[in-house]
Amino acid sequence: MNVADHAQTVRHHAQCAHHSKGDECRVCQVRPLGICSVLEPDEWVAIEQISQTVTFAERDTLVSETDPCSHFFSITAGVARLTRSLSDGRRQVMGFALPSDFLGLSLEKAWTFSVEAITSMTACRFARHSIVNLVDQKPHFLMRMHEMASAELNLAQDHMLLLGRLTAEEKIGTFLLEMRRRWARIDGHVSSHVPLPMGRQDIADYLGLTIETVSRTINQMQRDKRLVIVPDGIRLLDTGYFDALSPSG
Amino acid sequence: MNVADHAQTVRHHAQCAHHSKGDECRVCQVRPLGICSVLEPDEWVAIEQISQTVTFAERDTLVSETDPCSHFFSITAGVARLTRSLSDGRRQVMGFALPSDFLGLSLEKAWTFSVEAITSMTACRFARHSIVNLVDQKPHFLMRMHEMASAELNLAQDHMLLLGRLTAEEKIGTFLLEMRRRWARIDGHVSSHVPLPMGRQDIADYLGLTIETVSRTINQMQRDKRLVIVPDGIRLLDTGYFDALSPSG
DNA sequence: TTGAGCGCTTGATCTGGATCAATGCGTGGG
DNA sequence: CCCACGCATTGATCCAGATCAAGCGCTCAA
Repeated sequence: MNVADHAQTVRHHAQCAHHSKGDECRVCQVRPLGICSVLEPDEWVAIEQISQTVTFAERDTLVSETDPCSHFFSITAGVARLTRSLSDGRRQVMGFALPSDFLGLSLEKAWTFSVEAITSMTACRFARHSIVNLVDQKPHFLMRMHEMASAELNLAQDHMLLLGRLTAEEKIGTFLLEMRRRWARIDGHVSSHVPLPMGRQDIADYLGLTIETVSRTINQMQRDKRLVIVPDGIRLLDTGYFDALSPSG
Repeated sequence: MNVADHAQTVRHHAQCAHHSKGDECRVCQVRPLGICSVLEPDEWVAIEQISQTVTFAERDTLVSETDPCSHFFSITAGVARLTRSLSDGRRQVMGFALPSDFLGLSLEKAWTFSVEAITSMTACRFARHSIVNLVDQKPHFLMRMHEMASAELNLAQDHMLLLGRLTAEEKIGTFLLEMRRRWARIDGHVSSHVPLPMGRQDIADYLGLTIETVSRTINQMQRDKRLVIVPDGIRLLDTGYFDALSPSG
C-alpha cells in the first residue's frame, strides 16, 4: 500500500466526520485556476462525486515513477516535486507542482515521474477511470486537459533551453522569476517576496547544477544586493537585474 | 511572404497539373504512424479536403518562433529541426521532426519555436481553423492529438534529464539510440545503420554541447570500435555498449 | 583545374562549475 | 539544556567540456 492509498483511508474518516460531500469544491481556493475552471455550475456536482480530498505530510510520496496510474490529483495546497532518477542516484527535478496544478494531464496508464510532497499538502484525488469517462463525455473538458498539457510542453521546452544553454547565474535568475510569476498567479498579485519551500538540492536538481553552485550563486546575488535571503525564500531587490538575466523576462 | 506561403503557391500549381485531389492521402507512406492513423475510412475524405501537399527545400524555414500559427503540418518526407534561440545567438534544438511527425500538436495560436528544413521535405499542410473545426467535431481526433502531445511531453522530460544530468558520452549514446528507434518505427525494422541528416552543430545544440565535443566524442567512439562513421550518419557496432550507456536503454 | 567556402576534425589551453572537505547553524528530541 | 542531525554555506582543488586556433577534405562554381 503506497502513501496515496493510505491518504485515501485518512480522507475517508475525515469525510465521515462532517457528514457532507461537496463542501470542498464550493470553498476551493484554486478552482478558477485549475482543471475545474472549465466546468459549468451544473458540472460541479459530477466532479464532486468523483473526487476525494486527500492530505499528505512533508516527504510523503504521492506517486512513484514506476507506478501504474490509478488516480489523478489536483493540488489545492502545498508544494510537490516531480522527479526522474537514474539507477546511480542522479536525479532530475522535472518541475514543482503548486496549488491548482494537475497531476496526470497526459491521461496515460502509468506515471513517468515520482511526485513527493515538499510541504504538507492537500489535493483532490480522482480515479483514473472517472476522469477518462468525464473526458469521453465532455469534449470541452478534454480540450482543457489538452490546453494544460500544451502549456506544460511549452514550459518543458523553455526548461530545455535553460538546461542546455544558460549559465548558472542565468539559471538561478530565471528560476526565481519563474517562481515569482507562479506565486503571483496563485496569490492574485505580484510580490518581491518569493517563497522557496523546496531545498537547495531540489533547486540544483531542477536547474542541472550542484547544491554548492546554487548556494554560492544565491549568496553572491545577496552580496551584490540583487536579493535578500529570508527564512522561507528570498526577496527580490533589483528586478532590473533579473529581467536582464532571464532570456524571456 | 514566408517560405511556407511560397510553398503553398508551388503546391497550387502542382495540384492543377494532375487534376486530382486526394491521391496524396491514398498513397501516404506515413498515415499508419501519424495523426491520420486515428481516422476511419469515411473520414479520409474530410481530411483530404482540408489538406494541401507542400514541399520545402533544404534550409527553408517552415515557421518562425514569432509567427502566428495559421497552418499545421504533418511531415511525409524529410527532416526538420525545431529550435529556440536567444538574442545573443545561443540556440537550443528542441527536437528533430521526422516523417509522420505533426507540427502544431498544441493547437495554440502562435508558434513557440522555429522549424527549418534540414533536408528537402514534403508535408501535408492544414489551415489552423480547419483542424480546430475537425477537433471540435471529432472527439477521438482531439484524443489522438492529446495522446501525441502527451508523448511529446514525455520525450521532453526524458530530454530534460539528458540535458541536466548526463555526461557528453551518455548524451551522444542516448541520441544515437533515439535516432535508431525513430528510424526503425518509420522503416518498419531496426537497423544498425543510423542516418544523421542533421549536422554536427544541430546535434550539439540538441544535446547542450559544442560542435567540438560532439565531433570528438563520436570519433572517439569510432576509435573504440563502438561505431563506424559513414557518409550519411553512423553504423552501430557495439550495441551492448550503447545500451549500457543510455539510462533507459 | 583551381580555389573558395563550408562542414568536420584535431590539438592546445582555459575555465565554469563540479568535487572534495570542513564548518556553521537552526531545530527538535531526549 | 544539550546534542545530533539535516540543511546550508564556504573554501580549496580538480576536471569535463568550452574556447581558441589550425588544418583537412569535400563540393561546387568559375
